[in-house]
Amino acid sequence: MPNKSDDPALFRLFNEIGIISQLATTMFERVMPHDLTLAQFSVLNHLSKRDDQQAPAKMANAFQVSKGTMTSTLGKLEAKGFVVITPNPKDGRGKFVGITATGLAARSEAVAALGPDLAWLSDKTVSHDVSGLTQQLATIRELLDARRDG
Amino acid sequence: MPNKSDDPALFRLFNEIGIISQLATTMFERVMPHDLTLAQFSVLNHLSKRDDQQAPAKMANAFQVSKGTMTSTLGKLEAKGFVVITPNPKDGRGKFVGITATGLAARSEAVAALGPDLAWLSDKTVSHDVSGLTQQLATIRELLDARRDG
DNA sequence: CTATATTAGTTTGATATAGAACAAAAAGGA
DNA sequence: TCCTTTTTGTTCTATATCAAACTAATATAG
Repeated sequence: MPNKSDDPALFRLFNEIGIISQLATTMFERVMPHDLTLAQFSVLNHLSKRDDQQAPAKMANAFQVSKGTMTSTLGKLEAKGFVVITPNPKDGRGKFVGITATGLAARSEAVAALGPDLAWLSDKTVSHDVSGLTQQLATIRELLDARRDG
Repeated sequence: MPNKSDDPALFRLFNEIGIISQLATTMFERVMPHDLTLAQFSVLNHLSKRDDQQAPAKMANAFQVSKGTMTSTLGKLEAKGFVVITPNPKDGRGKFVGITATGLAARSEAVAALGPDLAWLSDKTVSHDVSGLTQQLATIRELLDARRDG
């Protein structure tokens, strides 16, 4: 006899989130140019929105991946010529990552390639409050993030 | 000059979903007994809620993983004695997966182990409409699922 | 100042997963 | 009936990721 604590609503929430994450990754990577993975595209997209260069550690934290994973992702992007990695002159440990013109172009191509999927989704979710949904999820993400650190 | 299609709200939505998926998986697996992965627990949890036995292909579809992945996950659970896999007598291709008493117990242990994390989250998200949120996500998941097949 | 602790990034080893190729069985059409 | 297509499950290969060990540089405490 399942009681109230069995299979709580939060299970279902995380289950949906996991499945959507999987489906979205597959959908995105299917159309990505330059063999970009979602992780690589996310980094490019992130960099394209900022003027200042970013430290790898900061980005690893922003995307919630390990430092090793970020090293790997940045290495792939550097090999493709989409980012440039330079030492931090003020801190011998640190580095800075900057996006190149080629990287910006690749990011634009990727956004264009995603266009049809996003347009389709946008059409289907027109009745949804996507911003509100995102905001709620962001709050939950911050909670999980804080608990992980604490 | 970013236009309307640049960095749409849907990017941010999927970004949040991906990060939460990652954080939740880590949080869950940190406390899981019997070295259960989230995938393994999800399968156990799924089976614990049904009386009828499930076909691997059906479960792969339900969880949106490849058939190969489901073969692997079920193999791990079978090795731990948490499920039993039998041939489908009516269809030489098919199999059936059933949960064992040990599997049910392990699933209960896992739920108990998740208790503190879930209680904490439940407390923090009391102001959120978790069911509503889940429902919205389920709708989006169904859309993605349908597009993938179609 | 010196010793210890923390932080940034890399490397290594393990693993979960996808995707494709495969074999076996069933279904469907002629 | 026979041939083609579809479905089920497994195997194999590649890869993205994590966790932990490691190095180097910086910060902090005494």
